[in-house]
Amino acid sequence: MSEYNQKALEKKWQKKWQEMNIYHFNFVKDKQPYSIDVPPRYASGPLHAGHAVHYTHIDFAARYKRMRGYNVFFPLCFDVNGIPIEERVERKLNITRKDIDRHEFTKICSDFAEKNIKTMTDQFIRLGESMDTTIYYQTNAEYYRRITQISFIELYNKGHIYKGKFPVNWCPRCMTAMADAEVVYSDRTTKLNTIKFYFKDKQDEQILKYHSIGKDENGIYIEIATTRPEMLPSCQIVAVHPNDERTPWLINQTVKVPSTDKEVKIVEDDAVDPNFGTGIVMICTVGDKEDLNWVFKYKLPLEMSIDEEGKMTEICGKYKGMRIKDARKGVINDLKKNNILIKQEPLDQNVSVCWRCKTPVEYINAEQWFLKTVTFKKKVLQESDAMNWYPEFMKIRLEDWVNSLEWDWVISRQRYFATPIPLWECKKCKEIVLARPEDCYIDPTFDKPPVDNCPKCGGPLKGCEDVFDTWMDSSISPLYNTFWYRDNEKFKKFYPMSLRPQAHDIIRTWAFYTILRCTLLTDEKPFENIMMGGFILSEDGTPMHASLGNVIDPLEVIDEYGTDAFRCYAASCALGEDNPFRKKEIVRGVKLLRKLWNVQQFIGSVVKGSKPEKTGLQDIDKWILSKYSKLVKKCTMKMDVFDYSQSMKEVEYFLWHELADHYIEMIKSSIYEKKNVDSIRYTIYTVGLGILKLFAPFFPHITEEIYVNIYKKFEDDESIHISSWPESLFIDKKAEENGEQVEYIIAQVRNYKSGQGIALNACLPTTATYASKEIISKIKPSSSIIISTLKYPPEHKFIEGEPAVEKVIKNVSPVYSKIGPKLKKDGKKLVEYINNNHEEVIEKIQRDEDIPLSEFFPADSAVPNEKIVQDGYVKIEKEIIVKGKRDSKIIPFDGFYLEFQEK
RNA sequence: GGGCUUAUGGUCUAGUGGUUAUGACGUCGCCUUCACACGGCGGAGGUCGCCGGUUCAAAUCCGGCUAAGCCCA
Repeated sequence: MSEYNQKALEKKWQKKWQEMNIYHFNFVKDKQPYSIDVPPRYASGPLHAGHAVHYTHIDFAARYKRMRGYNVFFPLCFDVNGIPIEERVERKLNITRKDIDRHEFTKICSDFAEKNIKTMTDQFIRLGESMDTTIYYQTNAEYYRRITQISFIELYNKGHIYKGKFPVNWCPRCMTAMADAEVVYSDRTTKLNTIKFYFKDKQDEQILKYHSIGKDENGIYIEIATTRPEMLPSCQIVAVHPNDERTPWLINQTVKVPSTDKEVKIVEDDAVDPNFGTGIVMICTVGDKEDLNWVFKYKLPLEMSIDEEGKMTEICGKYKGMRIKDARKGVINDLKKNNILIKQEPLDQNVSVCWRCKTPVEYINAEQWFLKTVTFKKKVLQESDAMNWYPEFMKIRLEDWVNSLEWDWVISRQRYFATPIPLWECKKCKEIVLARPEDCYIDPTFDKPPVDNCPKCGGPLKGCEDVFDTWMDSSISPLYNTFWYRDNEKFKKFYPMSLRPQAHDIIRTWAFYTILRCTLLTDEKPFENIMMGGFILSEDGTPMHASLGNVIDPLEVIDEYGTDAFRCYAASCALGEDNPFRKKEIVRGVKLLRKLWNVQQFIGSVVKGSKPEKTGLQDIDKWILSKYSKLVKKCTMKMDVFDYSQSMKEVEYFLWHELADHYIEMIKSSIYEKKNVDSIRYTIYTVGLGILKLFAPFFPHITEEIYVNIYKKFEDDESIHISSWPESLFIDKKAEENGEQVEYIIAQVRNYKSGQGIALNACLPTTATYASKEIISKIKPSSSIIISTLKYPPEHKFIEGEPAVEKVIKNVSPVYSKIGPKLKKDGKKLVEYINNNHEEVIEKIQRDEDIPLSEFFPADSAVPNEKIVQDGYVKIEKEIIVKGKRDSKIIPFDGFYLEFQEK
């Protein structure tokens, strides 16, 4: 009997599997491929428990499909480009990227990432993930960036790329345009300044009766509340809510912007919050996203008051060149001096900030490269509709996002550590010279253009210094994985991919951009199925964030409880839902694994020697095999729709409460007494190996160890992970019913013994079982099982019929599930009658007088011609009064009686 | 502010119209039994987030509200 030494065996198998090479994807094999578009893990740091759960879910899919006979494509991959890595490096070295040489800086970034990649690769091994390390990629490698660049060139040639000036999110500290995804929101307290805007024209004094309209020696003014007084020079328009009582007076009037005396109109607009500030707002180009909406709506000129360095522009007059904060102070001072500032009050505000440095984001009008997205909304929706989404509601999120799109995608970044945009620009005439695909990978800040001079004007060419948004790399992963542009034969065979697994927070980035770009380049959807993992929260239910200090290290959990136990937690997480990390689930895992181990040890002791052959089966063997067959069907269905939590739950229940608690208890004595051993050996071998396989995707280590110790010598497969998924054998309804009856009788008597303080393996001196003909016919074939399991004397008899006892009706209750559908509204009458005339009804039935339904309803009502007892409208509970024979004691159970001989 | 999701004994969780709501952890009681005491048997513990509606019947369907998560504004 071997002990379950979890940690040692997990280590052993992690090493062995690498040597055995069983997870290898075979490019030449004819076997049907199942390709997984694994999320390339971002290389900014090690995995936390949330990542670990996601990759474990993907591993479940890979292992399951492998056992279903697919040639599984499950690459190891990493996403390496981009801002967060630059940011970590800058912080670590306490520099900005502009302090050192561009190429030196990217080298440091790459080294930093490599270290993380090494750490994570080890983590994947320790998590038991079955990736094929020979199909590896990382997005910063030249072989990968090359494909990113070529995909850009193709999209450019198709006319989907353009350069434009556009207000973009801009971080003045990082000096880069930002995708919306890079903008986060932060609460802070700022000051709300109330400022006078004087009317241009003379006003009727009546207007003064309204709030926030005032008069001083300079005339009549409106009061405007703003948090951004430094943006006054870019004020374009003033707005008030249509339902505001002041609106009729104000609309179409002209007011003068303080300090610049610029004249602006007042308009009415629904988007104004009448309860905020004074209810009158100034609209600037461009203070925030709402301003931007107004800019489009009213076609306002894009006069910017802030430049890319976060300094004030030309239009700000004397404030030009000042930093935002200084300019704000200056403006406030001037306003105070001129008696234009009415008041300042503190305001809690939710401002958009750069996600890495937390500097408030500004809008600036910058030259950027764009990929058209708005044009292709319909196409993306069509393709996403052609895929299977698990769970399906996640598709709605994508659809809502796509439908709300108003801008194209800014794909350029003013950063270093990313894929260079492969083009040159003429310094004179701005003509664009694209790189040739055959020259990619290429770095235009370093490499020569395909022509020496501008083909249009002969001017000098300058390499593009911008790089791509990181999503430009990761959103072609299906193209890279299927050899797009590199090997057309493979591409045809493997595109689209079978499965995209990902988390739901990046639907509008990774999922959307991938569908968009792959569809534009291939005219076909990138994958058949998309599986959305939820979020793993920390144990207190808050999201896991390094900054909150609540990150759970999966390796610590594994060190304490083992990998398979961690994977048990992963399997317990329902797909698409947010799950808090639960240590209890890990403890449950430990117990489950131990139970599995112990049950299998028992099975091993029964089957050792020779491979059990199929022989004539006893009823209880058919019973457990039939239940097992149902289990296999159920699990297969659940696994097919990525419902791992349900599948594991099903196997767990079967193992623990059907196989261990009942079947094994029933057969033990037969085994010890060497009765019917052949059919038991066959049954327990089949079921034991079958559930081991059902567990294999979840618990790869323990199942492999058990497989090798107990089953491998009789099976062909080298590893359980390349063996075939079990199949349902037969479903025998009658055997199940019989088996259940036996199980029920045994369970009741075991409970009785337990309740009487009788040890379960102690003899129970009962001479006979009395039961109905039906029950006796069900249990008779298993009589020796019952006798030996419950330790009855061997001469125990099974007798049809009832012993001399008396039954008294204790309770009569309505059966709603019968009454409701049959009688609908009238059902209430019957229920009320039964409840109100309880004693009377009981008495009647006790006298064997069934009551026809018609008795409760008027003669002309259309109730069925049925009786309440006979036709099941009421449930009768009976109590047994023991008359007893003189020399024996009768003990009633549910459905049968046991007779004990009195001494 | 909008979209999507979630809310069930102390904790976690199953449950897509049928009234006695599943299981686990914990807790309490009993039992050394030859795979497992890290086990078995049993008990206590829930007005299924709140309010309203549909229905003979609602944890379940619909509407509103509250709280949490993700994404967006």
